[in-house]
Amino acid sequence: MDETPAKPRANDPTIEDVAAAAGVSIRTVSRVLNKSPKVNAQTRERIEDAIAQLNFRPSLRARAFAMRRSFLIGLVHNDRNALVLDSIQRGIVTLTSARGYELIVHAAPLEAEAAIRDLVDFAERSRVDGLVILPPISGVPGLAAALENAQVPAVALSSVPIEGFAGVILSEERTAGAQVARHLLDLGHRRLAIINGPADTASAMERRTGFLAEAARHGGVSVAEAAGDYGFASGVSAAEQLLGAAQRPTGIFAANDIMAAGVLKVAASRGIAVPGDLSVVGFDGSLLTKMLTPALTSVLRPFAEMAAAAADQLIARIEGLAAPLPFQATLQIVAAESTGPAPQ
Amino acid sequence: MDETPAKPRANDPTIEDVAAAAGVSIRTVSRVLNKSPKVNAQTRERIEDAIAQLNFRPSLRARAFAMRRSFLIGLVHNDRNALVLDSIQRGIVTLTSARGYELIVHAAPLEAEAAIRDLVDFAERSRVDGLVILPPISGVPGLAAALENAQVPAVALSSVPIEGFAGVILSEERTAGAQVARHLLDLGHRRLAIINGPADTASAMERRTGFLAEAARHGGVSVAEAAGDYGFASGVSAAEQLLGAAQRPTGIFAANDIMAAGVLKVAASRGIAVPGDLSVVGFDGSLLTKMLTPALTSVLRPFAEMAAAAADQLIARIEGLAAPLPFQATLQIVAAESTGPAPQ
DNA sequence: ATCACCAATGATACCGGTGTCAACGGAATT
DNA sequence: AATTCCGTTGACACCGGTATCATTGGTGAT
Repeated sequence: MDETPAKPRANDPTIEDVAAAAGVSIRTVSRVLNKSPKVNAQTRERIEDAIAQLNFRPSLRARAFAMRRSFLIGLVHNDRNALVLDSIQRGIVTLTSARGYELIVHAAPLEAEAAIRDLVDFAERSRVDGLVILPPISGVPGLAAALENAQVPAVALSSVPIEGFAGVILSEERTAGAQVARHLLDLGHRRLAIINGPADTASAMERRTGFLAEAARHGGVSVAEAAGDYGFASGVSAAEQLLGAAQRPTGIFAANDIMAAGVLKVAASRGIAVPGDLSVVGFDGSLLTKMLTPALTSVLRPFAEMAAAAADQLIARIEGLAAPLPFQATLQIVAAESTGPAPQ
Repeated sequence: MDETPAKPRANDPTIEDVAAAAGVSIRTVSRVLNKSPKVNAQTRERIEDAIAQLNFRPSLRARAFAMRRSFLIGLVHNDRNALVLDSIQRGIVTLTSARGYELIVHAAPLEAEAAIRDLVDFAERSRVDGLVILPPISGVPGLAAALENAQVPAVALSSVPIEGFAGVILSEERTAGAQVARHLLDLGHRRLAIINGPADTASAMERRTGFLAEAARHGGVSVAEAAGDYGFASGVSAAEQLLGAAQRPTGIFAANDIMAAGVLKVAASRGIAVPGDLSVVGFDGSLLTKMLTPALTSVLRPFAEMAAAAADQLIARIEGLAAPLPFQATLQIVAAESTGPAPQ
C-alpha cells in the first residue's frame, strides 16, 4: 500500500464479461453499444441478451476516457436567472439525457473579465464537452473568442447574434417590445414609460428599441424612461421616479418581471390602482407572473424550449453532425390582470 | 478507420510531460498532485514549477477512470424547489468546487415508485459519486434502501430523520411552526388558520404540529385548517375556503411562500386588507417574499447553508473521512409587511 | 562493520472502454 | 479457378492517470 485507504464497492460487470458471455470479442460488444451498423443481426441479439442478462451498463468513465470526451454539458448561469433556472435546466436535461449527456451547472460572476477567466477555468477544470451560456453572460465581449481559444464549443442564448458565437439561440426581443407597446396603445394608453434593463445587455436594449419604435409610430404618445438593472430594488426606485412625476404614466413596461413586481409594490404604496389607474407589463413570463397580485401581464419567453434547442445545437456541434435548424424563439405577450383600459 | 469521424482538439500536456520536464517519474508527479506528504520538498518544488510552466491540469477523465470515481455529485430536485433552486445550487457548488467536485443536476418525478426507479437509474447511468436529495423526494419511503442497495452514497435535506439515510441535514420545522404561532399570538390574533403542505411530507406536518401546539398553549384560540399541496392554485382555493367562512381567521399561516402568495391574491380580490384585516405568514424565505405586495412575513430557511452542509457531509462520506458535525439548521421568522396587529 | 529500517523514488500493471488495422469467409466478378 | 470485394469480426495498442511493489541511499542500532 502506498497512500489512500482501500476502496470497497461492488464490481459491476464489464464489457469483457459481456463478451465472454456472448462468445465474441469485446470489440464487437463495443460496436453494439455504439449502435454500429456493421454487426450481424444474430450476433447483436446474442450480445444484447448477454447485456440484459448481466445487467451491464458501460462505464461512463472508461468511455469518456477512451473517447476523450466527458459527455458532460455545462450550463452557465448567474443570479439574474434565478427565477427561470428551473425551467431552463429542465429544458436542457430532457434533451441531454436522451442523448447520453449529463448537465453540470455553474454560476458565473457578472463582471466581464472575471466571467471570462472563470468560465475558461471552469471549462478546463470540469472538462465539459460544451457550454450553454445564458444571458447576460453570453453577451460579455470577448467571451466567444476566449472559449474558441480554449477549444470549448459553446452555444449562447441571446436576443442578437453575438460576434464569434457560431450557435446562438435567438429570440425576437424587438418584436416583443413592439408587442408590448401595441398592447398598451390598444388599451388607450398614451402616456407610457419603460424601465430598462442594464444598458450593456443587448436583449434589454432590443426590447427598448421595439417598444419605442412602436410608440413613435403612434402620434401623441409620450414615453418616459427609467434605468434599471433587472433587480427588484431598481424596479422600485425606477417606479418611484416615474410615478412621482407630475404627469405620471398610465402604462409602464418593465424589462423583466422582477422589476415589474417593484412597480406593483410602489403603486400599492401610493394608492395607485392596477390596472385601474396604471397598467403594468413585465417580461419573461416567469413563475412570478401568476403569483403577483394582480397577476402580471408579461411576455412569455419559452425558456425550456430555447434551452433545449441550445443543447441540441451544442450536441450536434460536439458530435460533428449537421447543425439543426437555427432556432428563433417567438415571444408572446400574455395578458393578465395588471393591464387594462387607460383611465379617462 | 472503423466508425466515427476523426477528432481534432489540441493536445494538453500530460503527467508524462511534466515528469520529463521535472526529471522525475510520473508516479512522483502523481504524488505531488495528490498532495502526498512523502515527497522531498525540493522535488516537489521542481515538479510544481514544471506544472506551472506547462500549464498542466490533470485530466479529470483519466483521474476519474483510474480512481473509479467520477468526482461528480448529483443534485436531485423537483419542480417544487423551483424558487429556491438557485440558492441551493449555489450553496452546493461553492463547497463542491473547492473540493474538486462538480455538480450535476437531475429533476426527479414526485411519484414514489417512479422516483426510486428514476434515481437509481440516474445514479448508475451518470456514475455520480453521491447524491444530495431535496425534499419532498428525500422523504419517499424506500428510497434510502434502494440507494443503499445500489451503493450510492446519499445525503438528504429533511426536517425529520429519515429511516435509512445516514446523512440528513435537519431543520427545526416544528420550532419554526411554533415561532409562527407565537408571532401571530403576540400580535393579538386569536382566530388563526393554517394551510398545510402535502400530508405525506414530513416537514409540512412538523410545521403544523409546532403551530398547533403553540396555539393550543394559549387559551381561547381557534385554528382552522385547510389542505394544500404547495402549489399556488391550492393556496388560492384554501384561502377561498378559509376567508369565505362565517368567522374568518385574522391570521393565516401558509406552509410555503407560494401558497401564501395565493392567500394575498384572494385577500385582495375580496377587499380584505393585509395586514389591516388579515395577517399572512409564509414559509421558506424565498425570492418571492420581498417581491410580493405586501412583502411577506416568512420563515427563512437557510437553503444555501443547508445544501452546503449536505455536500460537505456527502464528500466526507465519499472520501471515507470523519463525518462533519451533524447540521441542524435554525429557522428564523422574518417579519415583513404582511403581518400586523389583529383587527379590533 | 553489519544490518534493520525508513524516506524517497521509480518500473510497471491496471482501470474499461474505443480506434486501428488485419484477417477471415463467402459471394460476385473476371 | 482465381481474383476481388464486402460484411463481419478480432487482436492489440492506447487514453492519462493511480496502485502495488521493488529499489535505492542514508541513518541509527547492535
